[in-house]
Amino acid sequence: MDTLETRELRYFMAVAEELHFGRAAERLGMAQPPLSRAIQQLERRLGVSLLKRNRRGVSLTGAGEMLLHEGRAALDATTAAARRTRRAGGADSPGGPRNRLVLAVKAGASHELLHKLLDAYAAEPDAAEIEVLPSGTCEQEGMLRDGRADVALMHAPFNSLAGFDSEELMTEGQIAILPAGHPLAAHRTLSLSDVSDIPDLPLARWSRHGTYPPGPGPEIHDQTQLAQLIALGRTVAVFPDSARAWLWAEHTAVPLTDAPPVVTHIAWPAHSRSLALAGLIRTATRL
Amino acid sequence: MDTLETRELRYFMAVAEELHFGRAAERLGMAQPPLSRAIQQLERRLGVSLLKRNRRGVSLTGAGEMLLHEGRAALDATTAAARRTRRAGGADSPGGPRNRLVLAVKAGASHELLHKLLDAYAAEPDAAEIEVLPSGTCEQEGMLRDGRADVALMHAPFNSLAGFDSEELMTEGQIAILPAGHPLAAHRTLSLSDVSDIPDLPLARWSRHGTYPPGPGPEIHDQTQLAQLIALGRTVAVFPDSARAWLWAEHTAVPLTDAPPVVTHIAWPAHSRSLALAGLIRTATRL
DNA sequence: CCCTGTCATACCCGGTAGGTATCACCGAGG
DNA sequence: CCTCGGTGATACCTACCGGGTATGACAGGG
Repeated sequence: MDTLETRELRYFMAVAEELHFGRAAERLGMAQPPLSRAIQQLERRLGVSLLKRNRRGVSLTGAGEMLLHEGRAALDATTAAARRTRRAGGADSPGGPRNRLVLAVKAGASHELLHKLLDAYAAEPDAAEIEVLPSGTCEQEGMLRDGRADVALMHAPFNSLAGFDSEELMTEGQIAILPAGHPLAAHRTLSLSDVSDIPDLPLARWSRHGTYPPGPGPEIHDQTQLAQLIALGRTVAVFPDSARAWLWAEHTAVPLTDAPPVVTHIAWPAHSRSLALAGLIRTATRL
Repeated sequence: MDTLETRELRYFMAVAEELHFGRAAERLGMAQPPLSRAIQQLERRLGVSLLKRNRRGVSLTGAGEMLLHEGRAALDATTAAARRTRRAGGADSPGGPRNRLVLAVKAGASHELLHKLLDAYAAEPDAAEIEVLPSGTCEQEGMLRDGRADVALMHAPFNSLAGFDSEELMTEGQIAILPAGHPLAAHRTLSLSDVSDIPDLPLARWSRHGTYPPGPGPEIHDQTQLAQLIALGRTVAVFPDSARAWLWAEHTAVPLTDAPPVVTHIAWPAHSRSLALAGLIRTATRL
């Protein structure tokens, strides 16, 4: 049959990501032989070869790449189904837990907008409870996809809105955040090229899923770290205007003339049919 | 665990749609008791009640409704993963089957556009093979979602583009298609109200998933049926301009002044990463 | 040439998915 | 009021298969 069980998908994803049966089995908490057998059965059932077993490791075939991408989406959708179902549980028992929405926001971003949104929505009649879930760098997309969140504030062009429904909420320019004493801090405006190649102030490198892009700048995974490094005169950063909310006394913000504008959207899974969500979106677009 | 196996999802969907354990079990090709037990286990594992077992049948709880919607998306995503993986199978073996894209189109719609697109794309260097899959009324969305198709031509506002990436290709007006001898056929233009309430020509009702909306008009599930009924003077229909391509001698087309314009898009799953698809989209937008 | 690291094979065991038989319950009729 | 039909739940059994351990085959590197 063409059924493709969740367990098989999980197994294949582990092998496809590790490209090593032993490590994949360890990650799955099982022994290597049953994993090998499961993958073979999967290949037989699909009638397709997924992995090339070279001596010295494993590599993906074209079909394997396809299953890696499509399977990720499928696994996310199933865990999303489980999470959202659990969250909806008991909401219809009278006096039970209130209908609740999880809103993912990039930690520290759009503080003022978020505040206004929450206040305005709480004032609505029969507003649901909103749980604000601060997310790491650009993690809102994954959170919507795998059901950890029901709705998110996203920032184009940093987040991709592909696959979600969304409404535009706000557009803002970007600023360079410099140490207060730095010569460039005296300028009224700057351009991206001014700040991208300052010898004594290399741009910080943000953690993306635990890895860092190459470059000379310091490694960062937290806004406070970054703020401190700027204050110490070690680096410079580029942020949307609303970042002024958390600047320190030792920081100076200078508008960037040629940085792309940042557009904040409210986004949600395209197939959502929740009344509470509709209310929140309506509130947001009216702000 | 929070794993949620595909099999459990399939079982629950059957029960949730039939609202009857016996019929659901029959549809699944199994006996009723194991199905009952499987649903109970699912409820225990999720820690949520999904179904209200009233005497005389079954009904969904709030959590059940949630799992019905989210589970449909999850099941579609897994079958899409299986289908697309199978289709990609062997594409990397040299001399093996060519890379192939399945393009879903509403049967009979946008004939000229489709023709131009296929011709232009076939002329591209290293074009993939395109399989054209004619779909029923508004079924392209489902076909993209469950992997029967890789890309589709969709027609706003009839198809919803929610959850897909898309590019606009063409905008056209709509026409009323009347029996040639009918008095209204003599007009140069008409408005929607002119054709919506003609006593002797009730608007046809199209099949949506096997059911028909209520109303006086004849029941239709096929364009040829409709064309014949119009030619016989039994009904009238509203179509995009490009429907002129298949008009009969006994038909008269009259432009509608106030009908919403129909926008044809090319649409594809938001997470697609296929080179062949990218080429097709590039060709389409350049037409 | 052996040793190491890799994935595949052989074999065994226990959990569980599925089947059959039956129960418990309620609504509808006579 | 009792019975009968139709619902989902329970009890029990069996067989399959998912998972474990032990081992094999095979290639590279010291």
